Amino acid sequence: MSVTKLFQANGLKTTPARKKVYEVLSKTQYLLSVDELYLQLVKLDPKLSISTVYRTLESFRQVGLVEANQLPGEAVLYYELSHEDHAHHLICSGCHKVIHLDECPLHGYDEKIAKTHHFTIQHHQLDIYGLCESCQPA
Amino acid sequence: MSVTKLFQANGLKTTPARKKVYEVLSKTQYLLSVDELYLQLVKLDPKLSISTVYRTLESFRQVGLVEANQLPGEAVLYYELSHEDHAHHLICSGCHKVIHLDECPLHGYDEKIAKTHHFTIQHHQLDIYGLCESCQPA
DNA sequence: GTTTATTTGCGAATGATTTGCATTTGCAAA
DNA sequence: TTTGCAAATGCAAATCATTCGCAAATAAAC
Repeated sequence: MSVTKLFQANGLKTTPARKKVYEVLSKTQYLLSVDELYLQLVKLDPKLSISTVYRTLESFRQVGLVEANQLPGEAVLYYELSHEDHAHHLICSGCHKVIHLDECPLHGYDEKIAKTHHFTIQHHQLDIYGLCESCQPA
Repeated sequence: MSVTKLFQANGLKTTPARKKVYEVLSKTQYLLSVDELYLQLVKLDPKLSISTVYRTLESFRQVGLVEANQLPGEAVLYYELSHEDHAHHLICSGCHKVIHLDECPLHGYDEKIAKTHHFTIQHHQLDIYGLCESCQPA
């Protein structure tokens, strides 16, 4: 599906800014902060405004095109294109590379826990932090 | 152990501000934002400054007395007294009540995953979000 | 092409957190 | 008990990421 069709399908107008944001996001398998993303984007379009980046990411997020994550200890949000739902990650503390796990290690164990605590589960979050192969000390 | 001894053991001077922050935190089993915490504290001491609250929480955090958590979709940090290490939580989206799990549902499964991805684990984070009994619709 | 609602750029506003600095205060040593 | 000093505090100003207002630009429907 072309980017234009993808945007149309989500009720978003196709604009140069949105195309570029999507392009950069789809090229990287790392989590990107708005600043890091903006840094890439001004290379493609020096007069792109950072508020447009914020607004674009929020539009994308609203229709489910991107996900926002917080890394522990950091105040800013990190963005990536959405993958299949319910993904868990290995996240490199060094370079913010993300490895997506295709399996949920909980396997419904969360529901068992919830039942014993009279809790209605909405969702859960599991992320594993560490160093990827390239970031490990030699 | 008295609060004074606890502070001493962590290299912190005992001050009225710190005693009050600790007191409020130890009385609540909910996650507290700085604002919520400050609201409680000014009742005990109307001239307590909010910067002192920030600085106190940061001191406590540095020595491991408190933990800071981010809730999904919220920018601010939520604080609680530290419990045994490696705790996972049920967190109520309604009232921010926290139920501590005494068991790690991963059981070393994370290490297996890490090995297959050549990843050195530093830590992992698992939180389950939902509604506690009192916050569930009737 | 014309029209209209949406998007953008810009700069100013916001809100949480941090910082500088003068003052106060724990507390260790005298 | 008093003294000296490093650490802690209050206050206001600074900072930083993010949001907002508004006028100009521009998709895309007609």
